[in-house]
Amino acid sequence: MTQVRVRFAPSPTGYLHIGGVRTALFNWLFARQQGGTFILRIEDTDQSRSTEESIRAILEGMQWVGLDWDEGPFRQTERMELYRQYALQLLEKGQAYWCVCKPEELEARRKEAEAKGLSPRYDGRCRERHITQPTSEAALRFKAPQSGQTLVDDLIKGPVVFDNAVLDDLIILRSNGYPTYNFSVVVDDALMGITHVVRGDDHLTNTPRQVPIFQALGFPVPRFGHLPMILGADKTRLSKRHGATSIMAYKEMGYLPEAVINYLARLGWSCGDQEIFSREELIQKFSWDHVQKSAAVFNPDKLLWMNAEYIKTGSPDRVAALLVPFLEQAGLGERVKEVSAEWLAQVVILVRERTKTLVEMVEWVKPYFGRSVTYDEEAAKKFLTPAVAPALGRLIERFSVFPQFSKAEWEQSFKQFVQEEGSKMGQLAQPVRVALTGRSASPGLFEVMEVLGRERILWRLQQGLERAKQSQA
RNA sequence: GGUCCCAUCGUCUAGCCUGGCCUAGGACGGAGCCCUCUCAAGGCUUAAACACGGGUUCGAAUCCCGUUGGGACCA
Repeated sequence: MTQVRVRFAPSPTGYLHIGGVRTALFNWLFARQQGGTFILRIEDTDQSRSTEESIRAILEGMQWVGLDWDEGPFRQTERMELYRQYALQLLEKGQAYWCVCKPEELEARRKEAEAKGLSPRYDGRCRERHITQPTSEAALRFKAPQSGQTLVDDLIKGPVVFDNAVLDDLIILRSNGYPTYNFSVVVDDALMGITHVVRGDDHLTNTPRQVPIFQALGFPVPRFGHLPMILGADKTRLSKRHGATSIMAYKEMGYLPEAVINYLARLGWSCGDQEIFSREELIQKFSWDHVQKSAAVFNPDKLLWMNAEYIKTGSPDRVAALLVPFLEQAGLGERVKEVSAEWLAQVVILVRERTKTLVEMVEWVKPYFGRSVTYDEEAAKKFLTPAVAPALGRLIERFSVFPQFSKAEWEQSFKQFVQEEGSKMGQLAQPVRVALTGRSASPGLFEVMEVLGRERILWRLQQGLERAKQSQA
């Protein structure tokens, strides 16, 4: 058994796409499960479209979701000499030849072939010319096998057979000295000792072009696995039109990385009826034969649900820590400094089952900072009315008697008070809720009180009372 | 156009390889009910799918062939 070596090889054009993250994830899971090596390789051969910024975005995205790599990041631009070297080696071995067909000619012939209903492939015109003194415009072509079949036993799709007769002699080195995609991947995968090439579905038909190159170069052919695409709601390839596709956008929207990973893993892979998997479980249970063959539609609702699950069940300390940057961004930085990590975790527990993202959580958490609250006007108008002012006053008196807060005592006292007032719980709970949180919706009253503490409860009730009286005027 | 891939509820999927346990299961979303101090969460119930047509077989979502429909690549 050879050591498993897999790679993720994104092109640095723009941000790190969520589909790319899934490809990376499956590779990573397999590597971790097999005790193998996960390699990060940046395919920046296309210099017109590659940017440094985008390379940073890839690294940042990978780090955020916790997909750590063991080797790399390698960059193709740093390996140009290798591609050239191996291309020339093929030339020497007679497995490649110079082609001096001009692009315009090729284009013309391609159109002609198409018009005749033939496939628009290269006609092999230069194959037998044996050009030894290439002009500066010459490109190097690979002598692809013209007969027989290439079998790809795909990890996901199963055995796929291609007729070599349909292959054309593809260019491996352009006239400008740059390798083409199909060549540089092969050289890299071969040199990096990749044992399992797992990539997007869109590369499946590239595979029979690449296999003969591995063979010509004298390298073992790796196993291949082709992951189905991720689609948008309209079943077209997932793109910006369908909403956020950048991994970092999900961070900004308040998603937890573990939720994103879990969702992405379940998008195209399954393990019976199980939906929630810890990272360790994913590593342990992942398997290629439960990877779906067909494309999957990205379902933002389900991701949101899953995020809520992680918020609800995750460690409050961790959620609180992740929340802090969002609080700071909301201008609560100073407030956050005033409170303890324990208290913040307590607030997280208080609100976590009401929020699906960290961004939402910020809103829910706001009322618990500071001495006073800002009223939601509608709520205040509806519940802090002159009619409830007297009762509110009596409640304050009653609570004031307690030297310190005790949830059980205050709850009991409040319920007794409701009874004595001859009203229903709801009639008094709502005004108190608005006084305490400024809103008509909040966690349970007594849980809220617990977080606020005696002094702030009384202060806010007092303020609520003032407000209720004022409404009179 | 050629080659290749794919096809179970609206969506993610289980089941398919090793036909009968499938009057097709779970999850998200939807509907309804319960719980309830509000909002949630939770619990329960419910609607909703084997693309189509042929075979093979006592029996097919499951195996074979075809059709249709999606998609990818080749430029």
